[in-house]
Order: sequence, then structure tokens, then C-alpha cells
Amino acid sequence: MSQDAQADARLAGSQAVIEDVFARLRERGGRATPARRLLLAALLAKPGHRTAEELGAEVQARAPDVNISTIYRNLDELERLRIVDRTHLGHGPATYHLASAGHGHLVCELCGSMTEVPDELFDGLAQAARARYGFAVEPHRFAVIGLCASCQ
Amino acid sequence: MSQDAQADARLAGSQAVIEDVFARLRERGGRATPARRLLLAALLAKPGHRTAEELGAEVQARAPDVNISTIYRNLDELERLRIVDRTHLGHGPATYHLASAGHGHLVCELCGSMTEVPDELFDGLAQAARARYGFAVEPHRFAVIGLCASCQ
DNA sequence: GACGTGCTGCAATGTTCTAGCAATAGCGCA
DNA sequence: TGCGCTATTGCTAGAACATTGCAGCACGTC
Repeated sequence: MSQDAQADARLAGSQAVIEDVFARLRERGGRATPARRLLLAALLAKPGHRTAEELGAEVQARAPDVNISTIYRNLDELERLRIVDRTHLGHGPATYHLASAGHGHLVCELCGSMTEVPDELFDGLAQAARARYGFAVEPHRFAVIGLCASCQ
Repeated sequence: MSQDAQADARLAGSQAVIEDVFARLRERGGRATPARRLLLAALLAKPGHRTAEELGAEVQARAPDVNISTIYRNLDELERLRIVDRTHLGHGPATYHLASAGHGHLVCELCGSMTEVPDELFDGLAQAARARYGFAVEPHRFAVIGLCASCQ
């Protein structure tokens, strides 16, 4: 598949996902608005973690008068619907990404670099937390702080 | 041992710890000030996590003119000396506690309750992170987010 | 097409933390 | 003990991130 065809396929898939999210919003009495469409498009356009500020900039590139408070409110709403995950990576602002991309985060406390790691890495911790405390770990919702290989 | 005798013993131990910290400060050209003494006393007086604001209030109960910015600066310094750990428990302000109490944190994303857990719980994660990514996990520096038994 | 209400933009506000600067006060040394 | 260097402090301003209140707009149902 060519690069263009891939991009086309992703775009088509994104449209389907956006309509699906809107269907879920309408079920709860919510509405489909241009600001929400653009925010979802920005989230779907590329993977990875972005701050509310960054997502706001991407939305504003297409619709300059969408306010940052609308971004925050809609990210809250999407988090409530479990469509996006909000993660605090140590210091600094929270980052958001699609909930579908299940993974954890290793963040170096010195250089700040972030490594995405598969969920399996947390299996032992999750089992022990459940067995001993009845606690259900959500690996994609927090950052594991420590020292990366090069900073040690 | 009576309650009073326990309190006395803890107080005496605290004094020793404070003098020890001051010795380490002086080694680096640092100084022993009343604000630092009170902050350390507050940290040692009871275990557990407190925010800079809470520690500031405890210090100000004894010395009302100690400014909150002094608290922040001294907490930074104590963190650099590895005497306290700073932990971000999900949302909200950072919390501080003595580094000696090695443990991790399970924080419920719904009710916000926090459970302290022994470091061993992180052994599997720590070993996997080291083996696969050369990453050294510091379990006491972050919060594990998830759902507590009663919120599930 | 009209109506109810969910959503938005805007501005103000809140919270947590940091920076700059002049004044103060530890601590080593004579 | 007194002196001088400079680490530390209080104060104020402000940065960074996020939330809130409100009036008006517009989505979606009837």
C-alpha cells in the first residue's frame, strides 16, 4: 500500500470512529459539534501523547476561534466516555491519547524522556495488587518514574 | 512503653536526625536555619504524605513568618539530598514524605483514596523494565492509578 | 421551522509553583 | 568576640496549567 493510500485509509477509518463517538455522545443526550469533530480528528490523525495545549493548537489551525476551555471541556467528556486516556507524566501538563492504544509509560526523572511499554510489563504488579488489595491497576493512566539507561 | 515515653523517644530520635541532616547540609556549604529545623521537625513529627501547603501550615504554626516559598525551596533542597521524596499522586499538588519509608502508592482514580504498599510489589515490574529497557524504576516516586476494591 | 437545552467563547479566577531582588543572618576565621 | 562573605529568607510578581460563570449560539427533536 502506498503512503497516500495508507493516509486515505486512516482518514476513512477516522471518519468512522468519529461517527461512532458521536453516536455514543447522542445516546447520552450529547451533541455533535464542529469543535468536537476537529478535536477527535486531531487525536486520530497521529498517535502519541499530546497536551491539551498542543491539541488546541491543532484544532485552532483549522478553526481559529475554538477556545482552549472548549478543548479542556471536551477532553474531560471524552475521558468520561473512555475514548481518551489522560496521563500525568511526572511534572508538567497532563497528556492525552486514544484509549485504544493500551500501554504504559516509563519516564526518566532526570532527562524527562518517555518510553512507551506494552501492558504485559505490568502483569506482575497488577496481579499482586489485585490479590493483596483488590486493586485494579490501569497501566495506561500513570507514569512509572525512574532513571533511563543513559542517565544512570 | 507508655505513649508519652514513645513520643519522647521519637522526639529525641528526631533531634538526632535533624542534626545529621544539618551535618550533610554543612558539608555542601549549606546552613542550619530555623526554617529548615522546623520543616524537618514537621516531616519527622508524623509519617505520611503531605503537600507543601500542609507542611507550610505546620511550620507557620510555630513560626508564622516563614514564607511558603521558603518551604518549596527547602523541600527542593531536601529532595536533592535524598532526604525526602516528592510524589505526584495523580491530580492535585505534589506530596512529600521522608525517603526512609520506602513504599509505593496505589491511588483510586474515582474516590482518590491512597494505599501505601511495600516495594516488593514492584519487583516484577522493576526487573522487567531493567531487563528490557535498562530502566531503573523508583517505586516511591510515582502513584499507581486504578480502581480500589470498593469503587470497582 | 420553532423550541429547549447542550455547547461555546470569553474573561475572570483558582491553584500550584518559580523567579528576582534586597535585606538578613549563619558560620568560618582572626 | 567581632567581622565579612555569601547562603538563605521574605516579599512580590508572575508563569504554567486548569477551571468556572455566564450570556448567546446552534444542534437535534418534535
